[in-house]
Amino acid sequence: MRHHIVRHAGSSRSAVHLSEYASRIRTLARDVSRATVSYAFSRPDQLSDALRQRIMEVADELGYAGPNPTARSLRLGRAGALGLIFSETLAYAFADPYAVGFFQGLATAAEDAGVGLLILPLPHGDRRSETVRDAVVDAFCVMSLPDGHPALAEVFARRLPVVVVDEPYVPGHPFVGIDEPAAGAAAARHLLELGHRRLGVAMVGLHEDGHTGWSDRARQESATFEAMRARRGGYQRACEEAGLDWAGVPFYEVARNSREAGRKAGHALLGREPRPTAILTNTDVLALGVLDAAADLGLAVPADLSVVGFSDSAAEEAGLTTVRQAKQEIGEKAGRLLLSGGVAKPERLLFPHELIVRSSTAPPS
Amino acid sequence: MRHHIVRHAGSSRSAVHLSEYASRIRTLARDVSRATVSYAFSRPDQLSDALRQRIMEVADELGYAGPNPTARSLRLGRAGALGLIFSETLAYAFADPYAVGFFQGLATAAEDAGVGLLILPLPHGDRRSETVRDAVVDAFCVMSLPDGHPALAEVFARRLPVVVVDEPYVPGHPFVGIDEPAAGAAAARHLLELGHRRLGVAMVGLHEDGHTGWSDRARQESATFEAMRARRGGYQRACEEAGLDWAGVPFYEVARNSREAGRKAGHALLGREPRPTAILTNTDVLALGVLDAAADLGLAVPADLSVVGFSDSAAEEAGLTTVRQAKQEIGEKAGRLLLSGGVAKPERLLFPHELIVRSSTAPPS
DNA sequence: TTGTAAGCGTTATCAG
DNA sequence: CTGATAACGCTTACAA
Repeated sequence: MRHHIVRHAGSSRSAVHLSEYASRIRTLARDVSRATVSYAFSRPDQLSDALRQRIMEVADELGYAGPNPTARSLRLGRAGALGLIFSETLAYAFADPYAVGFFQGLATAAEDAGVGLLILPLPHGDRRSETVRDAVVDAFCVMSLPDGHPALAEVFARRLPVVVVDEPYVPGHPFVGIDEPAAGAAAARHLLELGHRRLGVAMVGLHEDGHTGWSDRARQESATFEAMRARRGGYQRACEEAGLDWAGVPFYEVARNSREAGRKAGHALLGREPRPTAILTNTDVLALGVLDAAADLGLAVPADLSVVGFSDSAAEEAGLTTVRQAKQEIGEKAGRLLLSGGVAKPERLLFPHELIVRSSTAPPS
Repeated sequence: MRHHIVRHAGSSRSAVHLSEYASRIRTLARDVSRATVSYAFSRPDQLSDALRQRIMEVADELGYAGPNPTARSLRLGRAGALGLIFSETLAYAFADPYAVGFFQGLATAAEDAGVGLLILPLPHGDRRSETVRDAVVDAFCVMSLPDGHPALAEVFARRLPVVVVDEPYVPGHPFVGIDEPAAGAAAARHLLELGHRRLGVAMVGLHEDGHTGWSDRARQESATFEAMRARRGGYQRACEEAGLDWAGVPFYEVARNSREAGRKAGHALLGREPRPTAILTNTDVLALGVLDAAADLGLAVPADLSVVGFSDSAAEEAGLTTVRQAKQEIGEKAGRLLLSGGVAKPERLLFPHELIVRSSTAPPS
């Protein structure tokens, strides 16, 4: 139980020759063999205490940092890490409550298995990513990639266990997510059953082109993010089942999942004539922004306007009606699939969703 | 630009012999040499297109996944990853807005450098951590570890570049954080200057013993988390400079940084006779909980009670007065120090803090 | 207990 | 442009 200060002081004698630290196990093996030194570190019970002691002393003296993890990894054939790939900038990912919830679950699984979580940046622009190719990991978890994103091919090329979360579903490969059409429909149906007939929709994450503005049918249906596309399909289906013409539902698309973007969408939608009595959003953050817009306009929620979010990731405080998505469980499950002996039979696991009704929705007045 | 589906289909012919994928570059080197194959992958411009093409074909046919990243790492002497060590459970870390803000900054730096961010779990219980020893990384960022935590020694033992963030400061090693005593004093002074004389304090993250309850002077001063200890010292100094006896300031300590814990602390403090007119907390989340407690008791904020948070990580929405800590910048700086050519001269970098006055503080009435 | 030797899969060097 | 050879640093039968 050496304290770092002590250790630091202890080796300060040779601190002048910083570059001369012994790095090879070989160097320690002066009057013993390489194998013995290896045992001293990795299998202490395979040699006498005295010898081990002596070896450790020499190690300290020479400034040996212990067995090189990379070499060890190579030899042992395991990396001790789980790779996580995400379509967005990492900074963006960490700002998204849903993603963070998912990370929590995944991290829990990694933690339990004693492996690290290697978060891999995916150069967003044109620059080719060597990240996936070079990642020292035992498996990959891919989250929320747009259809045909090159990183997906790169991941599969590594021939390691892979689990895809949320999107895109690749038949024959493990997948964890929710039943998007059903979840979307549940959100829409809730409003329809309350009696709303003038709906508006605000969605983020459909396309990668950074477009913010009205979205026509063609754009909606050609969204490159499968899960969001499917969720929207659920909205539409519920409307049509209720006899509502989807063509009459104003649809606003934003490029970033931020409160500000939600507010902008809210203003656009609420500026329509006739004004919608209810707005569907595909994230809680967006919904919060819509609430801001309503406040700006002096509209009372839910009296004048009903708002539904999605994911239950930032909804509780604001009393937002939303569809709960078991984000933590999804992350944890994905992790366990990857870490507990690999992915046996490719499954398409759909976690349950749940409509949570709070105070942001009510019948139209 | 092969799509994964195509590639998958393409190799399905040999999908029966899953275990027979070629894994060594050697196997591809049938009528060419190993070096040539290596070049085909890592230095495409060093050989004819035709040959490269042929090699790639053979690779595809044999199911060769490309150069083994671990072996590559070993040979090249670089891991392509930055290790991050955090004292808490990962799930807990991701739930903490300050930590997440810091992660964002660090991740941005990692992203720019094209390296991954390896988040290392630190078994919280007794179980020894092999995580640090085995991590395949080029450098370590250590965040918020309690004094003398064994992981710190393990990190230094790796003899890789290390930057410590927030705590504990190790003289002679790079450090990034804020001037805690000054920041704490600024928060307290704000209340004192408003005219408050009956203060209460709620803090989290002082000790690791899970204690929730009143905290006496001895406990306060022996806190094992240096930054929080220093921050508290700032509170005390400001009070004493204002002629307030610190012994008369009720001090409540909680074990978890949650809104619920803050509410509990709030109730404890507000139940005192005479009731404090202002409460200092060392996180925004805690402060939010104190606001909840005030609401429970029907106290108006700031009329009946002033509350100050810390970090400006969850304060804006609630109109909370707080001390802004440049969490993103801190993370980014730590990352850049580690990634841009290592850490030259050990520095102790203190980022500026800033008192942000919002609507949760006012003179006592 | 300890030592020997054969890999793990790559890339750099340096000759052709 | 290609090919042999020597590292990179470690682990682990197997033999002593």
